[in-house]
Amino acid sequence: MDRAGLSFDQRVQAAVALVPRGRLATYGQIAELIGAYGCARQVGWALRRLPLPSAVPWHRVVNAQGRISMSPGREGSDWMQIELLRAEGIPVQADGRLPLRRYLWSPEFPLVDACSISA
DNA sequence: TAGGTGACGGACC
DNA sequence: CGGTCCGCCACCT
Repeated sequence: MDRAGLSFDQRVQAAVALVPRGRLATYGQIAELIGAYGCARQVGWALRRLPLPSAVPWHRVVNAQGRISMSPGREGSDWMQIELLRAEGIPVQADGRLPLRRYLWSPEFPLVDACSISA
């Protein structure tokens, strides 16, 4: 639990929810976004715990190599991920590879907030 | 408690 | 581009 009372899983879900339809994010990117730099692996575990189907766009999270993380342990959710991404217009090859550079999402932070002190 | 296993990532060859 | 190694850390024996 963090100061806002959110568990690690909840923070991951909140971050993933920010990824727009038709765009992609990496596990490491989500980790960094929630202040857990270097904890990409745990992000994977958090998504593994996600009950499906889910309103959280978990399918938009792929690995930094630009491929769907395929694994028997996912019991088919990896293949489901390929279908969901294709449905959003992202070309995914049969082996899980995809053009990450073209669809990678970049979180937008306000350059100046309303309370900043200006000179 | 120690050791193996990942929905990872980056360095190297 | 592909294959290996290693650091990482939560889970599960």
